[in-house]
Amino acid sequence: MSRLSEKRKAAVESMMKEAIYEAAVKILLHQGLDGLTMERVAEAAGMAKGTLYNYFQDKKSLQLYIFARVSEPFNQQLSAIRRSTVSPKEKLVKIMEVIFLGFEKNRQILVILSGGRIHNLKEYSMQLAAIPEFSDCKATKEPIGKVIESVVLEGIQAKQFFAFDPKLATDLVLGAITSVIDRQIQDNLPRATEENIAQLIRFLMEGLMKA
Amino acid sequence: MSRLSEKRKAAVESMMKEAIYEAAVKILLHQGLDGLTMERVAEAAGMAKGTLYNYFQDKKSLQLYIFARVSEPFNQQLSAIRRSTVSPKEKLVKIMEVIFLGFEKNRQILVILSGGRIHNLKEYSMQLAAIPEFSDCKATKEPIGKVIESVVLEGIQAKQFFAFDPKLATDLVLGAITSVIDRQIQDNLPRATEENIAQLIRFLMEGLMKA
Amino acid sequence: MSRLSEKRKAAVESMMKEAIYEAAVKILLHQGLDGLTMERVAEAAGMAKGTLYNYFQDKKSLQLYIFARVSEPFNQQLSAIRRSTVSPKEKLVKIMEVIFLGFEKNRQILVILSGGRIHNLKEYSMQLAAIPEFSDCKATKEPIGKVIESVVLEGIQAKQFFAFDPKLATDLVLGAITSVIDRQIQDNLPRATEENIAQLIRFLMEGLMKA
Amino acid sequence: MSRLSEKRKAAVESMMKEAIYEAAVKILLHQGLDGLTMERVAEAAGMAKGTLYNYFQDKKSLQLYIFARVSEPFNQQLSAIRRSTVSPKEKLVKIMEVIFLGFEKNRQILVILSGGRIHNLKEYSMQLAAIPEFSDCKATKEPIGKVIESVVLEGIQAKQFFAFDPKLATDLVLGAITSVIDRQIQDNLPRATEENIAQLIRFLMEGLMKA
DNA sequence: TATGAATGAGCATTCATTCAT
DNA sequence: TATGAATGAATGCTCATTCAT
Repeated sequence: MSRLSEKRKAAVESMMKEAIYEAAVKILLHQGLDGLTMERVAEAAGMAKGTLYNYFQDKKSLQLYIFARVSEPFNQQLSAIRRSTVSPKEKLVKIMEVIFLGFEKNRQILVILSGGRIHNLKEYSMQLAAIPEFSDCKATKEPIGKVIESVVLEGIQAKQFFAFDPKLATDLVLGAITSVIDRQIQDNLPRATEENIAQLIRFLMEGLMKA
Repeated sequence: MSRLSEKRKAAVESMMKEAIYEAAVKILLHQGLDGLTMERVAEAAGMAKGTLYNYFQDKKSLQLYIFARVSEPFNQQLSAIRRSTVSPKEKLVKIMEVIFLGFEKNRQILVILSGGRIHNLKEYSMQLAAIPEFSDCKATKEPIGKVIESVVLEGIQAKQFFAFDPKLATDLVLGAITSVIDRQIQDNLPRATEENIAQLIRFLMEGLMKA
Repeated sequence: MSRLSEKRKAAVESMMKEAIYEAAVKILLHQGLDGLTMERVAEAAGMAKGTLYNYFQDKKSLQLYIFARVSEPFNQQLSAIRRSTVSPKEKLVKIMEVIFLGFEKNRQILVILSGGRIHNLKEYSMQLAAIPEFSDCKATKEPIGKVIESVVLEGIQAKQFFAFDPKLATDLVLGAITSVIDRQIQDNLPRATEENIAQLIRFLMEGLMKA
Repeated sequence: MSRLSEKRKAAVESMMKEAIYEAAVKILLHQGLDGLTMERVAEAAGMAKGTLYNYFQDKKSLQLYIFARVSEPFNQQLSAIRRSTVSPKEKLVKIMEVIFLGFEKNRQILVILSGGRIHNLKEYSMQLAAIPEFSDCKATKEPIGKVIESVVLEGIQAKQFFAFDPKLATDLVLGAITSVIDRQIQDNLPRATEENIAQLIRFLMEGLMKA
């Protein structure tokens, strides 16, 4: 009995957090970080203000949760790609596909959460690492930049890539990708077309690869 | 007399706006959009809170002014490059240099002003266009993206570039550049090294150019 | 059957109220009136928040109950002393002993409950008197002050005491006693020493000055 | 000019603080510490909520200010009496007069401010001592209890008083006095009568019992 | 009867904006 | 024109109370 009811409680808690998370994300996307008031989140999630505080200690906790939720799936996938045994070039292509297919809305959310100051994302990471519940998630231990950087480094060492500064190359790759995503969100396009993705990959590859 | 005093008045107004602008930018950079309170701006500009309202109708107007001021010089330079007669490839190199050498702090400000939501920058542009005083400035009529897009288009038509979707190519170029700049601001590096710029240009060119 | 189950019910109710009362007192003593939240009381009493409301209509009722419980035993003892047949002086000494030995924690609770405003204790008394369940308890009918006052009056009429205003003398006696108790609680001393009590009695009896 | 306007400003600030102080005291007396909301203070002081914050950083600061204001005058007078050269007995009589004539409402306020937990007054003192503006006021350096204690000690050493424990004697004296005051506030009497004061002094000096 | 999630009124505090001087 | 005190709407958060299970 205790078992079952505990499971049920956990499930309910999970659903509530999910509902709150989705409401908060919708608001972040439409009204920005400033527009993210607990009042609005509550209304969008169809509950009273006070109820939010049964699931998140305070607003900061909710933001951290969003950060973790948004970061985690990519970091999981990217981490898997990093550890796979294909060539650096293939890794990079896979990484770009993953990012493209899943990163659209999520990157936007991260940028909004940071209030435009990327430095803030670092703080989120650090604060996340300080919470036991999240201290071992990928977002904390293997951020996306690190993964790309290690693949680029691998490619350079394998003489498959030009001898770029790995950090620089990482920024170029990430920057180009996310810029395209931003544009699509900005223009309200549903998502990147296959054609766009192919072009992006060719662009990055032919700029990065030795002839 | 009336003429002279009007001129003097205009000059004083100009200087006050300049002081307020600089104070606001300093605050944006150090404390973010949330930290931009009229109180702080007034103090940093060495005047009283109420005085701000003699030069800017409200906070929104101040933000719009910052947007215009930050956007304008680039748009001026980029517009000139666009109208010059060198090859598309050379135009692109020049554009990247301009962006790199002057865009560092300014891009950061724009991202902060937008609260991370690029959509907001569009709104700034539209609201700016609605103000007679600013309706004909470059930021409104020839935003940076448009300029790059036209150069890319020119390159494609001249068969110097791959047949990319021009919007896509624009995003790739801008995204890669700004990503590198973000990193430098994030890491508190003074500015991009010549070597970095060269690498970036090579990356973009060898990815973009026909063999 | 009905009788028995009613008795059992009453016993259970009594035990629950007792548990709640003890939890509430512990919290009052450690965290003050502000710290007395229903949440905390429930947790300290080992039950759910909602359960409290099966035994007390609302928070005010719980506070009233605490007031009654804390006041009652003294009032019982004091009432007995008042009705005894010893001399006024002996009555006074007994009263002081009773107060001293049992009033320490309880007075502290009353002061906390009243939020420092003695006026509030009057309100408690009045509200208590309005509740049938409590209308005939000593706290209502024979408050501590009245008892001392009557003894002082008796002493004066018997020419054993100076011709003080009885109300004034009552206040002097009570004030001196409770002040000593406050100090001991404040300094975290376990309880008054015999020596202290003897000194207090001598002080009340003979004053501060040597003959 | 600067001088004059600074003086005027200081005067206005002073008056505002005074008005707020008085409003807050009235509320403390009528509705207790819980009833002391910034909203109510603002309304009672005839100003907007936000205005309070131009004069007091936060609610805690307002409470500290009240504590300082209420404590200071007594401590000043008592300190002077302590340093005077009359006999211990005369000092004590003077002290009681001072307390009686000025301490009525003020003691009540202190008790309310402390929420019934005298320990809190200690905290006020410590926090007050940490504020440069108040660090050297008597309330911090020479609290009322210390003054009485030193006089009692002096009396005992001069063999004018019984050999009481000085701390105990202090508590007895202070307790008796404040109890009488409490009663008067409680009963809404304007202030102690001369007769009452005389009786109190006699009581403290000679005790309750006839020789 | 027991539970504890949901509710929403109430509070401290911030800040854009106004306006008397 | 410059000033800065006054304003009050808005926000994060707490907690007594209710009620479906």
